Amino acid sequence: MKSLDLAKNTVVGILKAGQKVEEYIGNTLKSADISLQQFNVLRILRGRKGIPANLQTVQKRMIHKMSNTTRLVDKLIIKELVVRKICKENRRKIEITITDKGLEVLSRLDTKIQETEAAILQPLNLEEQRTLRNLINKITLNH
Amino acid sequence: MKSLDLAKNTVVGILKAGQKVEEYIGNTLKSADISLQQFNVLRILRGRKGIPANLQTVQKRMIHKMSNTTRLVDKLIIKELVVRKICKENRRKIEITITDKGLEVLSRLDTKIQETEAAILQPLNLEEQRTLRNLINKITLNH
DNA sequence: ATAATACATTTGTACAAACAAATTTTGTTG
DNA sequence: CAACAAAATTTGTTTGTACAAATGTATTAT
Repeated sequence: MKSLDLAKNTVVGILKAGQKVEEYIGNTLKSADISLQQFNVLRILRGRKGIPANLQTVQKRMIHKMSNTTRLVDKLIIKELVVRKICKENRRKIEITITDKGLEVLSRLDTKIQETEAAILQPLNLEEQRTLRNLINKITLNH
Repeated sequence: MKSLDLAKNTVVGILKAGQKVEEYIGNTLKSADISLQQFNVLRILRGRKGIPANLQTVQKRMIHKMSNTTRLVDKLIIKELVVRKICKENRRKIEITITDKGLEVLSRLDTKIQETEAAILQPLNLEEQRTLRNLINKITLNH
């Protein structure tokens, strides 16, 4: 009976921790008026260093897999943080690139986000953070 | 620079793990046609063993703190899984109690949920699960 | 008692997510 | 090459969430 509680408590703990992270990071992002998902898309695009990404690529790397990446990108376009072009080789595909303005927004957020991450993990020392990251990664391996 | 990546990877890992849990448990709950949040409210109410809970109490213990617990409870009432009464001592308060039908739905789900939890944590042995739970709890202490 | 304040919940509204069906372009097969 | 199937994205619709304002009830001070 104890081991069942362990699993339940662990899973509920993961949910709560996830909520805490969403809340903290979400609050930090409010100053830039972007959502957590939009922020993650921007970071994915920045990581590509100029190489455009199509919607599928973005969708696969997104934390929250949702079906309407289109509309999420729409929001970013309205804010002029990304641009969307039709791929010449395959006109079904869409190429998305982060703009200079998008890069600026990200770099302005970087420090704040680091501080938020530090605040979230503040109860853990580096050794514990490494352990946590490793255990979490085992769970999310094939996700 | 390495320690910054550690924090970032850990935080992103927590988000991904949270998403995975929501996805897995959410799928399991589809058979009962209830959402994860509704499920958690039902479990909170079951834990009170007949003693009614008012909205505030429920809200405080909810994993996803949202403002409209009212409408969430509405859904559960429509499904006849809980009942709502006005508190006699303080008519501002609402007393919510899980029904027999609600308890049945929960008990029918218990095994499935345990299996889902086991599936999520399957990459970890018991010792690792304990470590993970403890580290996660440190983060979510004052949440 | 009366007005003012705080408390507990509800409602309105605008915004975002989930899921399925539709659209557009490409690839394949007889 | 016509017809059909698959790929990539978009759109429609329904449902869920967030935030603020409103409602109804209790408490306090004057």
